[in-house]
Amino acid sequence: MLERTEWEVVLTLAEELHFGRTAERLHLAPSQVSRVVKSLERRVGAALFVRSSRSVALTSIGARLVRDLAPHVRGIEDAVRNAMESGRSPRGTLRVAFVGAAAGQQLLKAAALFGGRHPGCEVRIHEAQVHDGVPRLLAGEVDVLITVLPVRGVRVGPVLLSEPQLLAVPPRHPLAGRRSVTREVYGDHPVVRLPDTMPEESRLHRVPAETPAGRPVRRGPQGSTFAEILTLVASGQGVFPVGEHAARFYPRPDVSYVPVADAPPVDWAPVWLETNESGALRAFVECAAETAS
Amino acid sequence: MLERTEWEVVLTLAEELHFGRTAERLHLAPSQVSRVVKSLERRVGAALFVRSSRSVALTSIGARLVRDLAPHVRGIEDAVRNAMESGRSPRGTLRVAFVGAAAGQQLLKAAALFGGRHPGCEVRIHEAQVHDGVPRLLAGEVDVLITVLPVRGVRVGPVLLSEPQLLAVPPRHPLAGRRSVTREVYGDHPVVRLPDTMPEESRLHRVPAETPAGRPVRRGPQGSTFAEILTLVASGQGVFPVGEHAARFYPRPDVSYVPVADAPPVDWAPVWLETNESGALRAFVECAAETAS
DNA sequence: ATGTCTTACGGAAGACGTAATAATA
DNA sequence: TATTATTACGTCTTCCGTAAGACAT
Repeated sequence: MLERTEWEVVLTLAEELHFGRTAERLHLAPSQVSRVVKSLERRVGAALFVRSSRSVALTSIGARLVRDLAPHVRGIEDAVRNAMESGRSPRGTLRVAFVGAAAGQQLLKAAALFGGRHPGCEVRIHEAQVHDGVPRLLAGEVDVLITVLPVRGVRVGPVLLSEPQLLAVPPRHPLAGRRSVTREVYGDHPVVRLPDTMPEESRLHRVPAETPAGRPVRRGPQGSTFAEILTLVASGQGVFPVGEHAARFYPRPDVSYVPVADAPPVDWAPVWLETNESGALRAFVECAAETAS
Repeated sequence: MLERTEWEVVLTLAEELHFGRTAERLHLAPSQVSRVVKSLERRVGAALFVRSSRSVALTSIGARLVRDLAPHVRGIEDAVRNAMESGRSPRGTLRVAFVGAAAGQQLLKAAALFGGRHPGCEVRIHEAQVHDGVPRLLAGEVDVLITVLPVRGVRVGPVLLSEPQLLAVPPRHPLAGRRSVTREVYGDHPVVRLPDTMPEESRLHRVPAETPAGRPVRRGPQGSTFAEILTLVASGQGVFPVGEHAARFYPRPDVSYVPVADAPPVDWAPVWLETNESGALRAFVECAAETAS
């Protein structure tokens, strides 16, 4: 409808009322200004400026057009400028959630570094539970989630913490005295199930459907928060593989931990939706990576 | 800042979420849509859309940009559309003034024709006096003025009425009995002066500074309305050259009219400021020309 | 295998500057 | 005569369609 050059020329010429100065301000040759104005006038079907070699004046139609155009042009410029700032520099507020105490500690360090580095951007911290971390991310309630990998359908940042797996068992459980176990024991003892609001891939990574030998894993009761899972373990309803930090962050007299020799490490990383990427988000992930190393 | 194609593509793609359909709606090839989006994203410094070959989605930054952009783009389109309509088709209200009864009659006929032809446009009629017709036009109080030529610095429409000059004199004046007079008599009898708010050129056209023989014209008192001028004539303070119609429109027992043989005809025409030209104005002048012929 | 976005390439349209011209005071 | 807007002309950018490629379902 209206080319960029056209409104630039019209608005500038309406201010300057002089083709030469208008051209200068727009880094154009005066002839170009003349052509652009004339072409627009032909398209509009009315003169916007009355000009002789000695004077330039707005017509009433031109004046009206300028009056109507100016605020909207400013509005567009603001919108683009705003998008540019959101994309580049950290601004506004960033909502970050974590699942579990270890992630919380990582997050606090990252937030401290970020806060010092980008005072113009507020970080709002939320604690999520095992069952609602990913759903809240997908729902757009939070921008970044620090959680256990793998997570599908999201962008994944660098691993902040990688720890060996321990099996949580009741203190008097047959496995409690062992130096270490293998995942083969999942065929003999029921394993507490993760909430099914978690993606299946994530759950299977922690607790496979079959033991290494091919026997089916025995399914225990389902828990939806970490505390709930530990309580189920303590009450003898199942065992559950956790990251090493749990032994330090959740020391309970009614739960013992035994290394799982053949389980992959538990990796913690920030994840986010590609659609929510922004300058602030990128900067935060960078801070998290720095504090982790 | 933002090219026309860019916002067209961004807004359309945000609606369609499909490059092919977007291209179709904008009469472009899909490749062009892709290039435009990518180029804008590079300039903004952030992704506006997340896309695979199977799906297209707005990022939060893109969504914000679209939300901020849309109303202003509509505003610009409206502004241009409005200017186009003002330039082409008669719209809104047109303020027309006339000086003198003959012009008034012409105007009424023109307004009637115009009103029937362009019902969407209102014509507001004003009566102006000899002294304030042109000033009111210049001040922007009226859009068109039907008055006596010549008028400088304005656009002049076709002559609607051309009539011989008569000299208004008191009935008992030495010239009152003559078959006709020449402008030479202006050297012998004071001539009522037109108001000096009228452009000098206009006044000199009616009453030159010198007689044909080169004698100075005798300056009588100044009148600012036509009725005032006739009253000055009637009271014997001067003579005054008028158009032929005055004998019919202003018949007074105390004023007689004698043809002025060597005076140019009095021409009546619509005049207007070039800065106020519009579709309505052009249409009105056309109607006036038609009713005159 | 199909539908869809992206990249490479080449041609054509149009934007632009220079210089000459016209118009005004 | 000096200043300024406009037109003519040639160049060069960049816009854009075609076709091939990449990718996901």
